[in-house]
Amino acid sequence: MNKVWHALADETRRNILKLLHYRDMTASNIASQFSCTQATISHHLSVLKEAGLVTSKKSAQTITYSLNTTIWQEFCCMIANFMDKKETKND
Amino acid sequence: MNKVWHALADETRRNILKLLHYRDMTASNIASQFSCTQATISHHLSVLKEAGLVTSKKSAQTITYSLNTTIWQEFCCMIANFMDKKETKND
DNA sequence: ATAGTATTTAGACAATCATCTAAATACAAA
DNA sequence: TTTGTATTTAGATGATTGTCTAAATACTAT
Repeated sequence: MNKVWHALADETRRNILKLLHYRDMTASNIASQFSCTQATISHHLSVLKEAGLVTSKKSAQTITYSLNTTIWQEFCCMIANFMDKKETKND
Repeated sequence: MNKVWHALADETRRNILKLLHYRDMTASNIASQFSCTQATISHHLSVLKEAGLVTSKKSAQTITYSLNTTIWQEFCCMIANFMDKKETKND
């Protein structure tokens, strides 16, 4: 969960996740919603992917990103129980 | 909530919060649970305090830190609704 | 092949961060 | 006042981060 916490610490990355909650989007489509360069968004997407929060699927020229709802749910559960368990490697 | 997200991104700070959930603790008492210096813990405590996640109370020589359960609850609620609202300045 | 589109990677840079040691502050007790 | 304890602050350092530009990769279409 350390990578998830780190990925979520950045506001741009949190906003990317919110976009992906509504619908899957291509990298350039995501980038168009922000004021930074496509290279920067590409980097943010790789951080999110490393953390398992998004998945990607290549088709022809475009790469489509999706929210990994499973990991997000796991994070939410972990938060909900955060104070009520002994610390584990997952938190 | 930006400061809260940032404060929680660090594992040591998350572990401090877990300790404080069980009971209030003095700075040196907290520091004794970790392998870094007291100065480092003092810095982490100031970050947590800046984010509103802990409060402190001075009495004689010692400073006692407590978990601010209100802010923690707010964070939990925000997480629970994270995907279900338009983005706000609180997220 | 050549040109164009979509995306990532490489390399650089300034800013921020976690951590340390050493010094400063605040208070209590002798 | 001097000594000791609790804690923070100052200043430094190396690591990490977010961002950029420019180049590379991958694929399509002409």
